[in-house]
Order: sequence, then structure tokens, then C-alpha cells
Amino acid sequence: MRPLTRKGAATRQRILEGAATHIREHGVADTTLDDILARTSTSKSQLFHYFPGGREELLLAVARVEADRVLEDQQPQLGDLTSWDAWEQWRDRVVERYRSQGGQCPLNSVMSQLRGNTPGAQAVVTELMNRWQAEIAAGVRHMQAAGQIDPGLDPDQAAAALLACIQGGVLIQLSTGRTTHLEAALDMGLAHLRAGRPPSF
Amino acid sequence: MRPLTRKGAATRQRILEGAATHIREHGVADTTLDDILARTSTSKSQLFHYFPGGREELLLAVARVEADRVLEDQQPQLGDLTSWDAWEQWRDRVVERYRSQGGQCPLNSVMSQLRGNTPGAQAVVTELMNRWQAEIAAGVRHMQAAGQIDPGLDPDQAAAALLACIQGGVLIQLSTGRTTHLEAALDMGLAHLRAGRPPSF
DNA sequence: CATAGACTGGACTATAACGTCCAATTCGGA
DNA sequence: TCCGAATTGGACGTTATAGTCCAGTCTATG
Repeated sequence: MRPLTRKGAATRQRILEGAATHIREHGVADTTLDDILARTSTSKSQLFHYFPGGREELLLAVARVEADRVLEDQQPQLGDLTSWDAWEQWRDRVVERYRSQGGQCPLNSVMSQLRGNTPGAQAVVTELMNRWQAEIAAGVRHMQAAGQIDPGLDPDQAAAALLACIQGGVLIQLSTGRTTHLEAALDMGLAHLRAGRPPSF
Repeated sequence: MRPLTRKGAATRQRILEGAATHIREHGVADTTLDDILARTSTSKSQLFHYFPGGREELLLAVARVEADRVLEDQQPQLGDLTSWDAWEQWRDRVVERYRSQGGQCPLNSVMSQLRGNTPGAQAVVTELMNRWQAEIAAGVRHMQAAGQIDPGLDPDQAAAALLACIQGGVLIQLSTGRTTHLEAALDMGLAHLRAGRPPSF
């Protein structure tokens, strides 16, 4: 797949973005290849030309796009958790992101449609989780260095727990439509970070 | 559907259990009606006789079965969170249950295959969450009454957060195959319950 | 400007799965 | 025992959608 003219790359990109958008709007189950072709003004042969693996390969590519977007949507806050104020802003950002998405989670949706749990699909999510957790952990370490969080706390452990709080909150929102659990869990997680911190503050 | 002879009820039950089992073993995506028929030695007409709504209705019924099972698997601990020891045992029980399930969550799997998010499907999960949270909250209240948890803590809020911890931990396990996040989140949740409790203990 | 190979259109095939239908059989109460 | 209703078997119809194929057009490069 070395040769890829400018035109070809553009077409591939158009298909990918069109697929992602259609999935966001209608869900994976209600997204057929023909839907994507119609929306992007492309033909079957083009889709299979750029995604030889067909639907599966395309969905995986969409998953990667969505995974990247998850982290992007949390920037710049996620990358700069250097004060309690920043943590609070990040918290609000996360809640707002999922609230506005309103009971939709393209990534979760795509994942569940990928054959069983393809190794490739698992890898995409696992890597997302790793990166996400690493950024949170970095924030925890920074706060510890600044003497705002108890140095005895294990940053990775805390980050893992916080990440689970978010995932669970979002998952529950998928069914209930409410962000109450997400907020409760996040607040508890932040309270835990604050707890037992040096009394000097 | 008033008349339902013993034989009929047995057949219906056989189909339901066969479907649930097959889904647990192969996942929803790889479960066709024909698979279920073959496994349960029944015919198309029987399936549609007892589940006029077809696949959708059957999956919903399976979802209810699995939802019930989730809570049952946590008993008797979940219903008797009256000491720190009981809470710990419950924690271990939850972790063990999902560890043994090994990266499978029949309920989540079934849910994601139900048309978009059918109201009926949402109702099943929402009710499960409500019952689950209520049991946890009851435990919190009991501990408060016994003076083991800070009375200032909102039981429902805490239960909601704890529930999200579990959901998130399990969700992450679906991709990573590890229960580390589940354990970290649960431990953090329990630590939060203990925090700020009356110093008399 | 010529050519090889990338790119495109869209008709066509394959098939997997759900759901329908009806005739045959069994069941349970009167 | 007898009859209407419940139950059953399985062939058949229908549809939706992924994937194939090939002929025709465009593009980059020598």
C-alpha cells in the first residue's frame, strides 16, 4: 500500500470521516457500508480498495479515530493537572463532554460490534486506557511533588481507580441517560486524592 | 398468553436457558436463532410461539435473566453489609465473580446488540442499577446507624460512586483482561467510606 | 506525450439470518 | 371419550448487506 496518490489519500480520509460521523449519528448497528458510500459519494470498489479487510478493517480504523478523539477532547486540561483548580476544570470538562454526547459512546458501540473481541480492537482500547491513565498519574505525581497530595499515595493505583470511575459513570449513563453517577464517582475520586493531604493547605 | 401448559412452560424455559448459555459461550454476535434451536432441540415455530417478538424479545428475556443473576451472584454478602468484614468479603466476591468470567459480560454484550437502545433494554439495566445501588446504600446506612461511617456522608451518593467504580472496573477488564482497575477502584471506594469515620474505632 | 498502474463506477453474486405458514400432533378439561 | 386449543416440525419466502469483478478513467513519471 505504498503508492497512495494525493487523490487516493483524500478519498480514504473521506470514507473514514464519513463512517465515523454516520456512526456517531446513527450507531454502529444502523450503519451499513452503503450508508457510508452514499454519504461520502464513493463506490464499493473504493471502499474495498482502501480498506481491503472490508467492514471489519474500516470499523477498526474508526475506533482508532474515536479513541484519539477521547483524549483530545480532554485537552488541554488533562495534560496540565497541576493545581486543584485544574483538576476541577478537567472534571467539569469530562462531565460536559459526555453529557453533550447524550447517552452515546461511539467507541464502546464500535467495540461491541467487532468480531468477538478482535485482538486489534482490544489493543486500541487497551492503549487508550494506558495513555489516559498515564496522563492522570502524571498529574497525581505533579501534585505530590508540589506537596498537595499525600506522597504515600500510589499514583498509578489512584489513576487506575479514577479511570474506572469515569468508565463506570459513562457506562451507566448509557442506560440511564443521567450523568449523576459519573459526577458522584468523579467527585469521590477527587476527594480521595485530597484526603490525607498535608494539612499545610 | 394465559394458557401455558406445563409442557409449554418447560419448552419456553428450555429455549431461554439455552439461549443464555449459548450467548455466554459464544457471544451475542455469534448466536443465531438456528444455533439456539439446534442446541435446545426445538423448532422455529416454537421459538416464535413463545417469543412472538422474535430475536429481540428473546434477547430481552435473556438480558433479564442475566441481570437477575448479577445480583444473585453477590448474595448473601450484598444483602448483609453490616460490618467492615462483610464489606471486604463482598468486595472479594465481586472481584472473583468477574475474574472467573474472564473478560466476558453477557449483559453488556446483549445490551449492545439490542436495537439502538430499546426502551425495554434500557429499563432492564436501569432497574438493575437501581436495585444494586439501593442494596449498597442500605449497607451504608446500616454502617452509619452503627456509628461506623460518618453520618455526614450521603448514602445514595456514595453508593452511586461505588457502583460506577465496579462498572468501570469491569468494563476495563473487558479489554485488558485484568481486574487491576476493578480492584483499585473498589478499594478506593471502600477507603472513602472509611475515611472520616468516627475516631472511636 | 506515452504508459503503467492507481483510481473509480456500479452491476452482480453470495448467503446468512430472520420470520411466516400450515399441516400434523398432543394435551387437558368437560 | 371427545373436542378445541396448545404445541410442534420444518419447508419456504424475504430481505438486508457484505463482498467480487471488470471495464473504463485518471494520474504521475520517465
